[in-house]
Amino acid sequence: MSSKTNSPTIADVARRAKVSIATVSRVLNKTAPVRPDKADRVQTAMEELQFVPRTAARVLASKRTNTIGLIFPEISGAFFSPMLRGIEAEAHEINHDLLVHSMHLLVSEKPHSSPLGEHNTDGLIVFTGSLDEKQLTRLYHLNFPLVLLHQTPPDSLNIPVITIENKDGAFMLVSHLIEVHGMRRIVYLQGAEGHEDSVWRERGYREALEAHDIPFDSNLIGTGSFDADEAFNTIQKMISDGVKFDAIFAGDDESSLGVYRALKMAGRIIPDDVAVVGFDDVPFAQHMSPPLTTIHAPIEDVGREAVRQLKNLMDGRQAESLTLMRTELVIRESCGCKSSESNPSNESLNP
Amino acid sequence: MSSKTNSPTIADVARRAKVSIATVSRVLNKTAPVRPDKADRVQTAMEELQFVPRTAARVLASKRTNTIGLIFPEISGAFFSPMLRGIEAEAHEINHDLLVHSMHLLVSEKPHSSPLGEHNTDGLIVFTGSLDEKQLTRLYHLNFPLVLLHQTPPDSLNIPVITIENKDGAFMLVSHLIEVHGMRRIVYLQGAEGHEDSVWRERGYREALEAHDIPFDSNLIGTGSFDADEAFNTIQKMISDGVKFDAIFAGDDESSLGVYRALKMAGRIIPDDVAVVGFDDVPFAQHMSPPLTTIHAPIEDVGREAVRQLKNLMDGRQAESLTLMRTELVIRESCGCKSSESNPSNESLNP
DNA sequence: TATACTGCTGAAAACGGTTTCTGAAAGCGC
DNA sequence: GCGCTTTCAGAAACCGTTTTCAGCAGTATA
Repeated sequence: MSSKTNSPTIADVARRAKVSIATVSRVLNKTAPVRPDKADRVQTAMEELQFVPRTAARVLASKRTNTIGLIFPEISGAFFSPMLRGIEAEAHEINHDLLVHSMHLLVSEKPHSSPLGEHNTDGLIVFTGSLDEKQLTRLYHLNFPLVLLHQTPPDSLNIPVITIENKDGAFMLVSHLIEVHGMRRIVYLQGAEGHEDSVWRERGYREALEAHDIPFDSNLIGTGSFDADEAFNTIQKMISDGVKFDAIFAGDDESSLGVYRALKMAGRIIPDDVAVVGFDDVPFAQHMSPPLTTIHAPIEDVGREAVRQLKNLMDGRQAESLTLMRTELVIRESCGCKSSESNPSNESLNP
Repeated sequence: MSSKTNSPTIADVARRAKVSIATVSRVLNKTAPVRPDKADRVQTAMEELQFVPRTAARVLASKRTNTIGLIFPEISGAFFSPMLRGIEAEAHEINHDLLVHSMHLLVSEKPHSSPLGEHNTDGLIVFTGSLDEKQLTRLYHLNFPLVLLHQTPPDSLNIPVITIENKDGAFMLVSHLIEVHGMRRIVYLQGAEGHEDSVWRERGYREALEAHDIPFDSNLIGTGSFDADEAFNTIQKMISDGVKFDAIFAGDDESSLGVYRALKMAGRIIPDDVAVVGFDDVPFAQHMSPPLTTIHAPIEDVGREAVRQLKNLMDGRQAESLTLMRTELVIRESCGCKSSESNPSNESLNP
């Protein structure tokens, strides 16, 4: 219905500039030298006609889509937005479009082929759990550029992974609680079953205990599922079960919301009675009361780095098989420190 | 470099099934009847070869991209994620891909043509302020399917708009403060200059005052910019300026974070000394302390509806020129009510 | 028995670019 | 002035589909 039918083509430009279509294509892509006067004629012809090359024709002929595909299990969470921002920004810089697809918690619908792949993208960024092993394997063996986010690849497929320093971050955080605040009974709230980030954070937690000669106590491990309500319930139960603790590492910031609520409801003061720390440093963390001590996860950078590594692959170069983005301790008040942030709008993050 | 070069084409399928490529195309698209036995042969041939049609070739030949473009001014804010989720889900349902692009606040770079348009999408969803009037006009006159989000179109371009009932919501909210809690001096924190949502919310605020015979007092209007820090500063200044108020309508939930902090810092108890209400009902609102009374904005539905209207246009049908999504009052405790939410995970939202 | 449909099918023409290949013109050394 | 290389330009092939068009076998109609 739209006027697509009569919009100008490369042939129109060629005619008007009195050159061949090959020449137009050349000035369009700077793929070969063209004498200045002709190039000018072509340029003005393109402008006068408001010529915009048809992407499809280009892709068909060149076999390059200039498009990056992004697959998420579902579009939600505090993670999503900054990560997409990073990916989009970096993709933009290398002149690639972004095709976004979510699996909608998948399972159902014909599971065989994902709508994103060799035929409509030059490479794929895959977030944890959006593609099953079979699909990954297929694409991998096709030698198709692939990057994984927050997920180690199955078996021995050498697919690059970008994630954050979960273990180091957790180690810093828990060590801070121990060394600076003298905490010894620290609760850890796990993420959902098998959640990789959570596994590594727990490892950091354990190593921090060990490094300070504090015995591990499984009674202090609970389930937070990186979800406020879940965390709320868990802490409430721990309290009513009479579990003794002097600090809580909530697993992530989201959970810490539930932790705060449960503690307040039980009349325990943060941080005087119980210290609380999160992980991720989402935007609202600094606005909680008390402001949340947490680990800053450079989520946007993860997105950018993913595109960079993917570009390596797309250009036929080698990619880093594992990229761990540095995390950073952000001390606020929920651990018992006095806030180091004098002016809230003047964060010390992203230095 | 990948094996794109040797992946099967429709011709391979045709050869193997001993039919013409036209027939293969027909069973692929169900565009004309094909005798069952041949259809079967084609089907199995496709499966055996793992045939996936090239999108580009399809688009080129059919002039349909099956792709929806989405333009945002920038990828951030609590809005983004749910809105994208809605758009993606609905696009998925009508079998369309989603090309996402952000404008990066920039101005610079050749402002003439956006990377999304007639040539690579069938329709565009445009979020507030991502496209200037010139571009909108151009696309509109091309008769290109276009839908605007949270932004009324320039002049008399009849472009469909999807947004939420800002005025009604604000009216409900402020009326609640007045009628139930007897508030009379209610602060309103405006969004950024010219922000449409904010303009309508303020209108609702004023109408509510008027409906209850409360005179408008410009001293009670401040700037929040829908930003926590900005709101924090504004409220702090109001307090030190000695402005008297008994309630604050923060403009949105984000700002209410700053409001909470400023009040707590000043030793004012919420809601005993000052009632606070937000707008949007973002996820963290229910976890604030006290839980925030706010207006639930059906952001995801806005996204879905945008796709629906866009589909109308793409199918050559008429679209609703203005769609206002219903907002809903969510009473928690920051207004002075006792929470109606017994179980936090059992929300009364989205009934 | 011719005649007109009906239901399927295949050949071939788009679609709008990129890329290869070939040739003309220009530059260069002698 | 003569070969040789280099630079630039155009013709034509090609990318992989959809879609048009004409035809062919049956079957129903007259």
